[in-house]
Amino acid sequence: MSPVDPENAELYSIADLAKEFGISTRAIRFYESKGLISPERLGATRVFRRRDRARLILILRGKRLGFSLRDISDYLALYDADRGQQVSLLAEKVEERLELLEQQLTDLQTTIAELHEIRKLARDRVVSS
Amino acid sequence: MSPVDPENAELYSIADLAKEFGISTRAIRFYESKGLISPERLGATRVFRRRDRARLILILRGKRLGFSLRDISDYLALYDADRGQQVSLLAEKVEERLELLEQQLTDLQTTIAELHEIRKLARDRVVSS
DNA sequence: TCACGCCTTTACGTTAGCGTCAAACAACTG
DNA sequence: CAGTTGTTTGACGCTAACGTAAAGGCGTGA
Repeated sequence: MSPVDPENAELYSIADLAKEFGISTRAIRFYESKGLISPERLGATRVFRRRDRARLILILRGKRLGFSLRDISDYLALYDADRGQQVSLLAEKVEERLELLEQQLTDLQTTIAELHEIRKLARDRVVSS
Repeated sequence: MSPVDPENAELYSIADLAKEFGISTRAIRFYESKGLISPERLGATRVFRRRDRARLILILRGKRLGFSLRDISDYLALYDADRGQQVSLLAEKVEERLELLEQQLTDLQTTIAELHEIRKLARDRVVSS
């Protein structure tokens, strides 16, 4: 049995999350060492709540987008800056990031269009052969 | 003077391209060592043509999208597979890559939407304060 | 001729993001 | 009580993608 009480659906062990997201426990500990998540402790054992799980989802999405953990950390900071930060600074950071993402969106759409074109060419070749 | 004759606008030195794209000559040599580009030689000196320059643009776009050089290499292979490859294999690879890119597109749109939301929240806070 | 600027190759250094033991502890199970 | 399973903290290893000298060749201009 998991060291975390399964009667409480809000709690996850490190192995639970690793399995759910198809990553290693080592990776999760590494993210914690970098300050991306900070699960509670039950003695020495990590205990993850919904918040940690949600952050993990954001982390993995960031990775799919090719961001470094450093970038993801910055993004998470924006994300949970509901209160506690200088709003002006926050807005600035958000704007910066949005510009990068929109550049990336353009790149992505161009690339997808090109692949569609390549696919089309390939099909034409099949037909005419 | 550049070792490449400037009268011929089709030719670029390694420094020309490095400067134009804001990368190091080391990076360009590294890409060649990985087979992503293969400029001609004039003696020992690299001579880049339009094709090499075009490839470099694709490489840099791939990097902005967070792809590894290995991935970019695969992508380039699709790109110049106008002829010379098994069409069926080509189509398969294209399809694979398109799926990844469309996942990435979804991630990206979600992230952008979230940042817009955060920006909105921040603005509301300013107004109500 | 000699310094300069740009080119080359070789090679070691560096950072990120984990993988992979190792050693030790805690709880359950037969 | 021994064994299995899951946890912890080190600590060393590894690949990618270059950075950074070091040492030398080639052509030009004073």
